[in-house]
Amino acid sequence: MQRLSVLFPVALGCYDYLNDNNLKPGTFVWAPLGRKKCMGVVWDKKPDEKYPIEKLKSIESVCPEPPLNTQMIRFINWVAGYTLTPLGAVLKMALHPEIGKISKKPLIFDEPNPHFTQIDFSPAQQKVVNGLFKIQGFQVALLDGVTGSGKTEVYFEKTAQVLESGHQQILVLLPEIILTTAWLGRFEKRFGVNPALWHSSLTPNQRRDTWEAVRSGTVRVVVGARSALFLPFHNLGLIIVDEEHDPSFKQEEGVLYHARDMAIVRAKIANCPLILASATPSLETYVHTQQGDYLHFILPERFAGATLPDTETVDMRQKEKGPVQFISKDLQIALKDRLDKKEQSLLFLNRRGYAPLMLCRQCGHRLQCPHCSAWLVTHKGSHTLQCHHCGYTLPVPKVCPVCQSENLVACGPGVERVAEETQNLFPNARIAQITSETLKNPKDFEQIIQKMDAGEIDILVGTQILAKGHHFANLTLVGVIDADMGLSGGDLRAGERTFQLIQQVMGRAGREHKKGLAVLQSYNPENLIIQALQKNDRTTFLTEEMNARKILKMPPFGKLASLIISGKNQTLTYQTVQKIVRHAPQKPNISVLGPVVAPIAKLRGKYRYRLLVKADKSINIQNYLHLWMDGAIIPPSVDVRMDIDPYSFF
DNA sequence: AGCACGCCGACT
DNA sequence: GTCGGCGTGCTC
Repeated sequence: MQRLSVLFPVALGCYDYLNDNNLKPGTFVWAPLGRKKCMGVVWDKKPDEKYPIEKLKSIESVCPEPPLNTQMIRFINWVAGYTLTPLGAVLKMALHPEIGKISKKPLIFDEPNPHFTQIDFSPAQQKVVNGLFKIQGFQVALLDGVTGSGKTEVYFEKTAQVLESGHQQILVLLPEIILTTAWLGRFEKRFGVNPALWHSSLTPNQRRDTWEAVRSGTVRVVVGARSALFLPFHNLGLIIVDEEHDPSFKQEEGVLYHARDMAIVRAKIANCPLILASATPSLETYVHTQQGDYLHFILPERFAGATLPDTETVDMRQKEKGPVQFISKDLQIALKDRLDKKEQSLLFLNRRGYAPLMLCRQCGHRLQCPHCSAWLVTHKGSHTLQCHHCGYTLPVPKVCPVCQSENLVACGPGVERVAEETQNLFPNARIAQITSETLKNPKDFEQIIQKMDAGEIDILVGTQILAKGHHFANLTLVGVIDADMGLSGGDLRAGERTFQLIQQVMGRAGREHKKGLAVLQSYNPENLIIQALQKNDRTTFLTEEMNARKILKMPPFGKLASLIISGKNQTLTYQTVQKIVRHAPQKPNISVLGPVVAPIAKLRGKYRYRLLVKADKSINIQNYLHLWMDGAIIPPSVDVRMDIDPYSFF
């Protein structure tokens, strides 16, 4: 009898089993686990010979499925180790629930044709294409070009090269799969067929068939959200991470990982090139290009002679007289001008709903979520108050729940309110709203695109979902309602995120021959970020931000890990936090900051505290956290989450 | 993650 | 008296 290590797709580590003969790592097996029989994978881990043999159970049967390949096993091991997640939780992301079941009517995946169309590139674009062609084996390249410079078509050429050269597969990661309709259109135009898709709303059948086809190698190109990184590629030859700066690549639930960073590891294991594409590269990526770790390809111009929009900043401090208006006189003039010229405008505000706070004028009561420390947001469309953190919803009350007065007022702007104000200012304008609620599936977005293209919408009002959007030929004005909004809060990446987001939104204006204008409304126009946006000066912004982080030894010049300690019992949770802090090992070049009450002190009924571990770049922060947590006694009702390279600080 | 065990309050 | 809520502990 042989001892074997088996890993199951549940949040556990490996367990050892007995079997008549040895099985190679990656083999799928059925084995008893607790009171159930589960499918697991033989893992490349030495069994624990000290574990008493009489306690071992036997492997029930060997599954006929082709085994998981060595690259996948290495990748899963790496991700689990880096993110401090149980191995089985990572394996779960790499499998699908239908594994082992046979498809009755498998999907047919079309073979993309690298010669389907020939594209005429500008000399600058051709130079980048040639540069990408030369990359063989593992190498990271940043494809850095302003919005509308043709990045997609350029990396399609590299895709074509890999398609042509044999049986290698290509993975393209996109941040928001709901907005990929336009991207898919471009792919089809270039390669004649649609690529395979991978995202969370696939049906079980689509999921199984796509997974199987990726494993067998019949699928050549997969486009997906971050989870596509865990597909069992047979022969991965190229990874592309489009919009690499996008914060949604960071998974904030379950296994906390950054898809862009994990893609780099995946490419390294597969020994294939990785292209990071962005008009507003992340500071991490930019620093790597400065240090010479990554190749840096620049596409400096908008395609077909289109130019970047002019920018105008409106100082909102001067405009506070009279009744509250969220759209300044300057922006109103610009909007009227576009309406007269039959051109389209976009108003951007990164806040859903009508108003972020409902207040009683009589007694001062603020309507708050019973489960979270957050105000309830008024939604006029659905006549509800909603908590944007936990989803708690109630009908808009007629009277104050405390003093029963009818003096309830909605404070501050949301997209709905901006749309309302715009409609009042321009009664004849045709206005549409876009938020994550109004865009439930790709069809909704297609409809908006069609209406925009047909000229049936004059003004589009929406949240950040617009930033990644689409090429609207007749859109020539972008108004940013509250350019400072993302800057408050003292978050490490607040400045970077705001710069990227607003730069992306501004890039929606004037994508063809008509000149665009961006109007930034700000209460803080002296701010460096607003200034950099105004002057379209990315280099100054990146240099300043880089220097600031260098001095503070913040990422990418230092390492961060965040600990969120939460529990329903506030006293017990806080006692646990204090105990954890007291047991923090003292090490040179590592500091533990906190504890502090988390910015959202209560979330879904749980009280939350935060610790921040800041370490020198040379430190293995995972080892430190292991050392720390291995000795910690944490009550089961208190949850400790470790977030390596945190992006969200609430 | 499941699942069972066991302790406590609520209800027929 | 039994039902079921959820806090706790275990899975080779």
